[in-house]
Amino acid sequence: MKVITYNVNGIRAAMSKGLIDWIRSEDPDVLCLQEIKASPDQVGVFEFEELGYHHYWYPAQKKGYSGVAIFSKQEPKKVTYGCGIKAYDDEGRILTAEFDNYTVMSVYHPSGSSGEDRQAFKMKWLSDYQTYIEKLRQQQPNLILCGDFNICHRAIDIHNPKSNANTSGFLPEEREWMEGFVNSGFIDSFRHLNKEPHHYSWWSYRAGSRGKNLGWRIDYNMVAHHLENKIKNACILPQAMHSDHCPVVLEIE
DNA sequence: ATGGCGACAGGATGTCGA
Repeated sequence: MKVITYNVNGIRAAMSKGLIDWIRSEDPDVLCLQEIKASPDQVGVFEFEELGYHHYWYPAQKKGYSGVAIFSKQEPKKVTYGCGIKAYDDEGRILTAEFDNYTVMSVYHPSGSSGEDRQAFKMKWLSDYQTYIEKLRQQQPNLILCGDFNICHRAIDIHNPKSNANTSGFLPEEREWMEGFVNSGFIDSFRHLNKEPHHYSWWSYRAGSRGKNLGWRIDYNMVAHHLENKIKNACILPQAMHSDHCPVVLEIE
């Protein structure tokens, strides 16, 4: 099964840049999208149906903001919208699809970069997310969490760790959360198979950062630890240019 | 420390992102 997570930074903008052809060529079994910034009625969903996908959308209440989606070749046994906490679910950040062998979540963790209030919201979210996952895994242990975590785990995951030591997304408390989250029972599938530096999944639009590969690795496919020997491949696709993020691929048995 | 770019809502600029 080929799973791809992709923060598309507006699915309409991404579609205008060739997203459909890219999906056709990559042919994922499950595609987890974040920051769709649209509801399905604003999008030509037939284009996804023509490619053979079932499609599930969880837009935010606020137009043009946030929102996640899952496209899958196989019809899920069950789809769950959100986590049951209104403040989070209003922002369209969690969508979970249960299949025969795996449960796949598309998740968009909040950014804390717009101010103290949102950083506090993000830290609370992280704590509540951990709790939610602890409960979910008891029912559905074969979890694959795909999405934009908005955290670089380690110095190897960011181009300039020193100058970003006090920047949201690389704060000590965020990295500590990530360490605890992974240690609670998940494998960062990309890092599991790729130990070398300079692999990123997001670049600022500004100052030609992408051309210089000055980026951050904040998009992850987290696989439940007991599934380790099922992981076949993990890579990022920095050549895909529909967004300020790039897709991250997981191939699992 | 700040700005830098881009998507989007709404119909000029403001918000948000990392």
